[in-house]
Amino acid sequence: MNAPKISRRTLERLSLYRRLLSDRFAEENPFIYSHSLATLVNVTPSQVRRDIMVTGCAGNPSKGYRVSDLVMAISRLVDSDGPEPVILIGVGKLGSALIDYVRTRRPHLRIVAAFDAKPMKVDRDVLGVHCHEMSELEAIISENGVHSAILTVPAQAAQDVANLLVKARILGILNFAPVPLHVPTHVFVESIDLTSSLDKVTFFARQEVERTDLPASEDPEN
Amino acid sequence: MNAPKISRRTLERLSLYRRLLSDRFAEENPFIYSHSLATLVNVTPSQVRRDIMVTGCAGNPSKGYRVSDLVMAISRLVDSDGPEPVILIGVGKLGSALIDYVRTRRPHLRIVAAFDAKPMKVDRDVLGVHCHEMSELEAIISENGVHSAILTVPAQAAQDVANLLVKARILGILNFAPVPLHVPTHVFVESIDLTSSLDKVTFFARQEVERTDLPASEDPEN
DNA sequence: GGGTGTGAAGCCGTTCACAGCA
DNA sequence: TGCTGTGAACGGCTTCACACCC
Repeated sequence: MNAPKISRRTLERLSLYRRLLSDRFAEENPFIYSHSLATLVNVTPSQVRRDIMVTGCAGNPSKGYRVSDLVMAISRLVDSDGPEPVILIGVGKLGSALIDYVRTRRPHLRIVAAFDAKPMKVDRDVLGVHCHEMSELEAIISENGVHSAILTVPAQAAQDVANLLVKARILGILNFAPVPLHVPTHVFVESIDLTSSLDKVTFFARQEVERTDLPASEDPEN
Repeated sequence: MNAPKISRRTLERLSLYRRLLSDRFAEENPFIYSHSLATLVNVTPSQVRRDIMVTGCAGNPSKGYRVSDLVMAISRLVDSDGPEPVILIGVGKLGSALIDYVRTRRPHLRIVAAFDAKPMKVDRDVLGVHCHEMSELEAIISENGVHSAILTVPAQAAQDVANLLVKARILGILNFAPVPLHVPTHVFVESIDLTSSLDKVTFFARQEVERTDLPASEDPEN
């Protein structure tokens, strides 16, 4: 019906707004200004107002936005109506940690099944989620109406599994394998590359070391 | 000396290029064209050439880039001279998984110490890394010349720990807590927000469901 | 001929600036 | 008065286009 064309970045921030606002639900003041929210999330007030625009939530020039309205508007936009079924492939240490994370922090999402290529892992329950063998992938996906998958398999297996997921009509993949996935354009991929992230942090930290060490060995507080 | 002003995005991709190129080290052909590398990582050839520019690595118009030169040039740029000491705060499931991940996949990085507020966790070894109590944070950071930290503590503790890290002269933080960190501008923060990422994947997957379901119930391959 | 290196153009997300309003 | 909503300007990253070179 409406195609508001929401960008990745905007959705990312909306998700964050909602989370922070939910925490301060039922605080002293049921309203919040764009600049207050902006301070909370480290962005500009304009950015906040732009983002809120796409939710259709209207603010009040004298009071700001009603927190409960914001949370509802964002939820209506980003959440599905019922609980969202998700699967996870690759039950290693990271995969197990994520199962735990999703269950405790994102109750709206439900990991309906896990999968692993290792026979050792199959047919066990991992933190309340049953682990199946890969051959059951397609059946379980279609039975449960699953559209999204979390991929925590080793790098060398990632593309093969991604191919299986695409064939099974998965439309969104959260990829933790440190390789780019080649999928049709209609499939959304969000990659979390821990290696790149670590490289970024150590690089920019080191750059800062050099910047402060070399020019003038200042010790601000010593 | 030189301030090539490397952007986050560029560094992210360079890290990825290096990883993929390392894998195909000593393959049939010791050279690679920008368009081949571009295909591997799902970006445009121009993008690849731009990124490579900042490394100073020169390509050969008829052969492309020498893979070994590329890997070395990128390493010289993004890695420190010796192994990079890093600390991790918050030894929960995710923290433990990351200790394992870093040790096996990023040997250049060394997690020299872990920390946790829970006395239960303190003074134990987690996958070869000793877990200290928070009070030792500052001493261990300065003793080991640590500049980067991985933060895997619960949301409500994140800002407090970040403050401690800043006081202890940490310059780069990889933040897994689902809250924005408020730190001075000289501190680099890379946040990995699993909740936002999950929201993104399910949202865009669902958007795709609607796009393909409603307009014309086509079943491409059935 | 075909690929690299790079100025110039293009694009998209962010920020500015201000009209409108409580 | 001061905040919201939004067209317009801005800026940084990406892509184009082409000179140069093997």
